[in-house]
Amino acid sequence: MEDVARVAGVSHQTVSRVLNNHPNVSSKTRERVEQAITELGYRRNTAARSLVTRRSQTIGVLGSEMAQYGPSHTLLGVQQAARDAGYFVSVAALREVTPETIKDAMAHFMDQGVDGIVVTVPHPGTFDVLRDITAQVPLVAVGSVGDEHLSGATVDQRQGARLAVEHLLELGHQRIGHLSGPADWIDAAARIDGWREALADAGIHPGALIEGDWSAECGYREGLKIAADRSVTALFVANDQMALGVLRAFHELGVRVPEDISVVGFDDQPEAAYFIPPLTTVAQDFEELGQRCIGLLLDRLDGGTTVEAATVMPRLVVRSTTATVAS
Amino acid sequence: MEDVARVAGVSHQTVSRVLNNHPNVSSKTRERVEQAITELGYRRNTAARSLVTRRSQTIGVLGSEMAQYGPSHTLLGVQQAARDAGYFVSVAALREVTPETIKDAMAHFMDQGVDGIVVTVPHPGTFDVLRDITAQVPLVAVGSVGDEHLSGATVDQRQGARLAVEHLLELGHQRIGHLSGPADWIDAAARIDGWREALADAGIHPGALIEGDWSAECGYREGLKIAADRSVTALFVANDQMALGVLRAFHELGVRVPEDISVVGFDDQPEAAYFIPPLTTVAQDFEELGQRCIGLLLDRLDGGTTVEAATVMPRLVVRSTTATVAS
DNA sequence: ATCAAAGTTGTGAGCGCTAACAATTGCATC
DNA sequence: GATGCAATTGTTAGCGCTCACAACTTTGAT
Repeated sequence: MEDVARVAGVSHQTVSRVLNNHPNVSSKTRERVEQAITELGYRRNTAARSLVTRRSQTIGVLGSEMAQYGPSHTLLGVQQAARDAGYFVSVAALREVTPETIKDAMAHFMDQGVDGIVVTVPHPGTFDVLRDITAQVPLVAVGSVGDEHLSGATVDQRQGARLAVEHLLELGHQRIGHLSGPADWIDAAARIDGWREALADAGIHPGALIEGDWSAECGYREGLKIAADRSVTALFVANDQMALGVLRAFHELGVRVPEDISVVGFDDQPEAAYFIPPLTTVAQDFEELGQRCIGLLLDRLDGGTTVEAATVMPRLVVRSTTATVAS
Repeated sequence: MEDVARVAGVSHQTVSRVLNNHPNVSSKTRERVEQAITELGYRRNTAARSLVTRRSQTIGVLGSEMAQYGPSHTLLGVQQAARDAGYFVSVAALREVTPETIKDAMAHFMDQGVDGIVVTVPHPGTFDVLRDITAQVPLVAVGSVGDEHLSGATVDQRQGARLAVEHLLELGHQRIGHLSGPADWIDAAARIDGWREALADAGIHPGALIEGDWSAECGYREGLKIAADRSVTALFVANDQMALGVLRAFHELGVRVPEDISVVGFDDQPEAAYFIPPLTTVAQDFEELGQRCIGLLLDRLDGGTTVEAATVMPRLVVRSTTATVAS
């Protein structure tokens, strides 16, 4: 910086002012400094800057199950929004979710001195751990909408589930089962709630609730059972991967989709349109989710202290796995 | 740090020594200092440390198409290995791959002062841009094996393709087509090479080469054509998603898999086992890939200057989409 | 007891930057 | 030309840490 100052014939402080867009720099000087900067290929030292400003310009993103469709896309959205806002993005992926691993990752971020943290760990227990942290550093948790102490953004999973179930109801289905995600996932729980609610609103008794684990393998296994007992005419499956397994099981046992049983998935992965048959499912906008998270976090970084929530609306994508119930 | 020193009754320098595991600290003092640290909940300031050591303890990871199965898993592997090695991981995901966006992201990392960079951008043009950077900061590129100037780790895609094709050859297939990825992806090119080589080694004329775009949609579209002309008895598809589309197309047009045409995919996504029928495919170990990348990078950070390469071997997973050729 | 060598601890400087304040300049006004 | 005020630029200190070196303490061989 001293070098730049010398070349431009000004003091280092003036260079600093140019770099930080301070108003009171004459345009001639500013120009000269900028030229010197490009000439020397000067790059401001982040460490020194952080040391004095006490800001690292870094946002930590904590996630689990990052290989899954939802979490990985949320990360992508968050990353993009953060970088657009001029922040660096530090990532920690959890192999295993326990209070300890979460605390470790948080310590990791605190060591790094991140300005804020976004958490995408869709297990309810997470939030208890996070409440302590949020006092120390601004924090936004995906899925924490409704929590009194945590800011958060969520796709309205409950509404998504309602969309799916209402679609089936409109088609005349009365016995609508649900193959859910693990009940200790927030998203899974919300989808179960939505399914129950929609049925309750229609005055219809819910069909079987089967707890799955998100995997295609589990969808297949449970699909075989459902195909055998035929207790439902429609199945709402909590994600597309399980739906894939279900479709395969139905196919093997000669259950026709949608003629015999209708199936609705959740996520709208790109592949869903190429399942056999193409899957009716619920789409979520992860990019928007990421933007919302960063938006909330930036509010906090600007000094906001209120707990805020943002909700992103999902939408139903109708393809070929749903049809009017057979009479 | 001064506070800790006071509580422990030593100088700040001794605290620093304890923190950095310097050998010449008596165990009594060390203990006292450590106690003071936990007592005060002291956390060393990374910015100040970086300022003097000129190390940020941060590795930048640049990736594109991060939503794809391969890239996202590579990121996961890299992230894990880096964090295990005590580094922070800064991520930049490219929406669009051009020399400019790559340079932008590199500038982003340089601004941040990362100690090293891992690049997962599977387009050959990338490497030309990177060669300039690698002089400034240690850099490892996934897929750059064979490049004179860049260190890199790769899954041996060519070998993976050979595995697939040789499997088909053993089953007696003679007309083996290939639905590839976009030719400007390194991985796609390597798989094409492997396919060609294996056939050449067997003295067999290659079947049709169709360039795809990795998507299930494209697999479907091309699958319809292949089903119509029946010019091949086996199809090697460059990833599982396209294979999914192919399977659906074949299904629709009544082409039986594997009886009429055998299909082999690539990636071994978890869902592949639940396609209809379960897909024979080639598995890659992304975790190991990530570890290798970080390994190479750490070598560089320790002062190594030689261009090194690491290769991870893929393996064939045989399921139900391949069978002996119909006579 | 004496000395050198090794082990242990303390002192001062400085990494590159920004904040606060001080100094200078330009310009309109009296 | 003197005065005041704003706009612009420069000076100094210090953020929290590690490095180099100085100083002190212990140990063990003479």
